[in-house]
Amino acid sequence: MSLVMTNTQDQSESYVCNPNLQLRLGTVESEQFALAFKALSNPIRVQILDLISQGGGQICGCDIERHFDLTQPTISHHLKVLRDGGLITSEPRGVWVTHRINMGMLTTLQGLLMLVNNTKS
Amino acid sequence: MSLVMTNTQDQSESYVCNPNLQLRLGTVESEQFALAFKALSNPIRVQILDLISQGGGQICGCDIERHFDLTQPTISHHLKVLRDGGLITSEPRGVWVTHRINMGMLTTLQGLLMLVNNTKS
DNA sequence: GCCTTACATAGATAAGTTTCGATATATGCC
DNA sequence: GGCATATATCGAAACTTATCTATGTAAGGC
Repeated sequence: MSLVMTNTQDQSESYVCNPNLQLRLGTVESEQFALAFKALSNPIRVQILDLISQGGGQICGCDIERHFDLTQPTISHHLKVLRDGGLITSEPRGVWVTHRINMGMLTTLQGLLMLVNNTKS
Repeated sequence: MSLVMTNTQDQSESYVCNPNLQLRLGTVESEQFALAFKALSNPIRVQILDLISQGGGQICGCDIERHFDLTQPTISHHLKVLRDGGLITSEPRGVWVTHRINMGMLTTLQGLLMLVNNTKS
């Protein structure tokens, strides 16, 4: 890439270094990605997701609380953020609620990272 | 998984549904992941990353600003968040600053997603 | 040296996040 | 029905984030 202006025809309007860029992700799409990544934007939630992924697909809240120095409402909040971000699903099972990884969402996020990592040089 | 208590020896101390879970990610490690995901936790930044990935590895700020209805300082702030999260690098080139994807970080994030997506059923 | 352009920084404000203690809900056991 | 346990919700405090306007900095062209 050169940093010289490439679309000389349009010089009076605005400088453009690289006029070929297009937004490939729409507003709604990028908002959904952002919501999912927001769920992963906290170290506790990253660790919670790691625990859930080890639980044979399912673990209950008390299994999570043991590992952190946080109160039960705080863990409950983090689980809700993960749920709202689409990263896990939760299902009542009597007194407990079991949580499992939403593999489809994880695969979707991997797809986005691969898209932006596919840098042409 | 059964929700019946599995470590009956330890019943008086605390209920444990799934006693085999271990935190595989340390505090420092999960904080670094969280910082990188935080950089992706905003729809504008997801779109900026998409643009940068199309720029042949390098584009300048003016190429980004054109696509959004935001002021220059706001775009500058978002680029800094992406830089601090390790997702892009930025290099002065005369009057411009070029930005490029940090492929190593993207690969690392893909690795974490694969780890937690590798759910045993 | 001076002007223009690209980018960064500072300071303000409005909105969102994290965490807590207190309380509500709902399930299962006696 | 009454109690214990697991989880959710509420409301508040402290902190962080997104955005703006105004201003600073630094490079290149004349």
